[in-house]
Order: sequence, then structure tokens, then C-alpha cells
Amino acid sequence: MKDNKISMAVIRRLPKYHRYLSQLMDRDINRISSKELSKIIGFSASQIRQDLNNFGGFGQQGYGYNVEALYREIGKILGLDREYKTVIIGAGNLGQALANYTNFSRFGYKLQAMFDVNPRLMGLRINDVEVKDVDLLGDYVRENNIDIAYVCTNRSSAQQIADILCKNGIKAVWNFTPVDLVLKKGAVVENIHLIENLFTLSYFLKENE
Amino acid sequence: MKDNKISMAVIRRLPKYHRYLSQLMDRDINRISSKELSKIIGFSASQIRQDLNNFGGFGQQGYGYNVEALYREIGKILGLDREYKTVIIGAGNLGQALANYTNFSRFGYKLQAMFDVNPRLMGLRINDVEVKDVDLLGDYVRENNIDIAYVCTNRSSAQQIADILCKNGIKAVWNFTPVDLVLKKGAVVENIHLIENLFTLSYFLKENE
DNA sequence: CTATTTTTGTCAATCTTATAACAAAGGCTT
DNA sequence: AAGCCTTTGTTATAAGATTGACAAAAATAG
Repeated sequence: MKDNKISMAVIRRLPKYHRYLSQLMDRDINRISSKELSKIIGFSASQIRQDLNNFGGFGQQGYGYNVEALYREIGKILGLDREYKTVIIGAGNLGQALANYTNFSRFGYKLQAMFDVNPRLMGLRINDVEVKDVDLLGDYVRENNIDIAYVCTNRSSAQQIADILCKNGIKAVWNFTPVDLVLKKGAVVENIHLIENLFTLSYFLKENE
Repeated sequence: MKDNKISMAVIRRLPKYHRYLSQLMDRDINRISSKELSKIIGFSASQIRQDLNNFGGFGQQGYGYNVEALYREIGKILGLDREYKTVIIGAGNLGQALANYTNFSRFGYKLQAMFDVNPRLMGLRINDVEVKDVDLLGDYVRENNIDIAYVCTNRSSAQQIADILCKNGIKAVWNFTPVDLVLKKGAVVENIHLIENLFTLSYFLKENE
């Protein structure tokens, strides 16, 4: 497996490969060519071969790719071969929705605790996880070696929460607030900017008319 | 305003311009150069100028861009100069979270109704919007000329819902399920694939170590 | 009113990403 | 077992996106 600088475009396609391979496994298909995969996933066969070849030759000429092996390899590349301790900050509807997603846990993202400012939510248990006072966040993250924090607060407290997280050694932040968080060098971030996605949707709606 | 084929990369940056311009307006700044904007938004000044120039020369040499005018122009490009009738399918935590977002309504996305299969949720009012039986979805969409549907169902019913929506003239689908929906030609789709975003986050986490 | 500074719009160059082409490897058929 | 067919890995080519450079326009300063 060569490791020299995979392009962003490739990385962002990997989860989709992973998902489609999982589907193939469900259908008990254990072999697939780039051409067949192209048909169902919508990327060109050439692109698929080139993408996968970034990580070493998983395929075999005249045969194609072994679905299960490829699925596992891509999982490994994405870091799904280990567990992550996660917390949710903001126990509103969105935070609760994320807490209830069984899928995340299935792939190794283990929710340890939730935090909120609202005293009425504290002590509540959602999907067997307790909502704690956000004042305890920093200590909790540090003492429990939390890997990933899902930030579902409102816009105004997001950066302040991010600062607390970074100060206490968070490794990754999943940001659901409409703010571009500034993090320390040790931490990475991915954003779900809902409103931006909705705006592009209405752009395409107009274009399509 | 030239209209000949704007690239996808540009489109996806527009909402971010819109957001930062809004911030500038809040701070009563009514003029900005590409260089200054570059510093706060993080795109290169050259890219900013080229992006904006796709839609016609909004700037003025020696002066820069008028913040409010530019904000309004980008809003217009994104289709924010009109209202959209929306529905939510799936009134679980996520559906409820979306129903409670005041931001969407502020930008013209007006929630008309919610739908669910669960009889216990029917009749419930969330943020003043009623949860209806999903069996009524098709008729409702057609009769009320719904523009956009937010699909927050589980994976297994998503495509079936999409078919109903298309058959009844939906124009856009905002898809929160981990499925790639197949739509009729008249409809556009944007996906929020949470798990894919989370996977890339753990990839970056590993890379960053 | 003139000179200087700022800053855009735009063209050219570079860098990145995607597609096409094809030799080499290996499976499959008869 | 021989020959044909499939399919990869990889290189070459094309397309797309970003950055750099600079003339022309307009503001600002003196």
C-alpha cells in the first residue's frame, strides 16, 4: 500500500465505494469488475481502477476485485478498523437524532456522553447515554480520552466549545453549526453545513427548470 | 450576468460567500476587496475575483465590492429571491430537528407539512406544522405544489418515497438517507450522507496523527 | 488637477483531476 | 492445452480548477 499523498477527491469517494461494496455483500456477490461497479456506482470504470490503485493493486487481471477484501481494505483506509470514543455537545433535536443513529456505533463510533447548557435536559438518558452539564465537558474529554466531538450547539457557542475541546486534546470535530471553527493544529474538522447544502439545492432547482 | 455554464466548484462556494458577506453586514462593513475577503474566508483573492466574475462584474477597480449588493446578487443566483414550499417526510428526531430550524424559514424555505408512517406521531404539531399520514403525501404534494421535500425516513423506504414525490411533481429532494435516490428528470437532489462525512473525518484523524 | 495607490477583470500558466488507451496478466472455453 | 476473452494497472492525453501576473479603471492623496 503506497502512502504518498492521496488526493482529496479520491478520499471523498472512498465512503461511497465502501457503501456500494457493502450492498454487494448483502446480495452475496463476491466478485466485481470495475466495469460492473461503474454501472451501479456511477463513476467511470477508469476512475475506479485509478482510485483503487492509489492504495495498491487489490484487483486481479481477468477477474476483477474481491468484494469482501476490497470492502475491508477501504474500511481500513478510512480508519474503521478501530473504535472511536465520541461525545455530543448540544442535546437538542439534532444531538438526539445523532445519539439515536445505531449505524455510527456499528462502525466503531462509540458515544460516551452528551452535554448541554439546558438544566432541564441534564440527567436525561438518550439511547442509554447521559446528558451532562456542559461545564464538565473539558474535564470529561481529557480524562476519558475522547477522540471525536459532534458539535450540535447553536452558532454563538460553537467556537467557545471548540476551544474547550482543543484545549483538552480532542482529535476530531464534527461540526453541525453554520460556523467555520478554528481549531488547534492537532485536531481535524468536517463540517455539515446544512444551509449551504440547501442553498445549492435551490440553485440546481432553478437551473433545472 | 452571463449564464454560460458555471462550474460545480464555483456553485458550492457561493453559499460560503453569502454567509461571510452576511457577517460583514452585521458588522456594518459595506465595502470589501477580494484581498480582505480572502483573509477572512480563506479562498485566494484571485479565486474570489474569478468566481464572482462568472456572474458579471460586481466589483469596481480601486474600490472593491459593495457588500450588500454582492450579498443580494449571490442570494439571487442561489434562488433566495423567492419562496419555496417544503415538506418533511419522516418525523423522527432528525425530521423534528429540521422542522425546528428557524433559519430555513428565514431564507424563504417554508415548511407546509410533515409526514410519517408511525400512527403515534400523526396529528402532532412541531413548530406549528402538523404531522400527517404518509399515505396522504402524494396528493398533498401535487395539490399544494410543493417545491422541496426533505427525506428523513429510514433507508428502506427512501426510494419508494422518492418515487411518490416525483410522480406528484416534486422539484427538489433533500436526501438525508444513506441511499442514492433515483429521480425523474424534472427533479434535482442534494444529499446529506452523514456516515460518509464521518468516515472521511476518521480518515483525516488518522492522517493527522 | 496630477500623481500615486488600490483593486478589479482577465489572460496565461500551473496544478489537479478525469478519461482514454493499451500492454500484460490471468481466467475461461473448447 | 491452446487460444480467446476479460480485466487490471499504468501511462498518456484531455479537461477542469486554481493561482499568478498585469493592464486598465477608478479611488485617494497631495
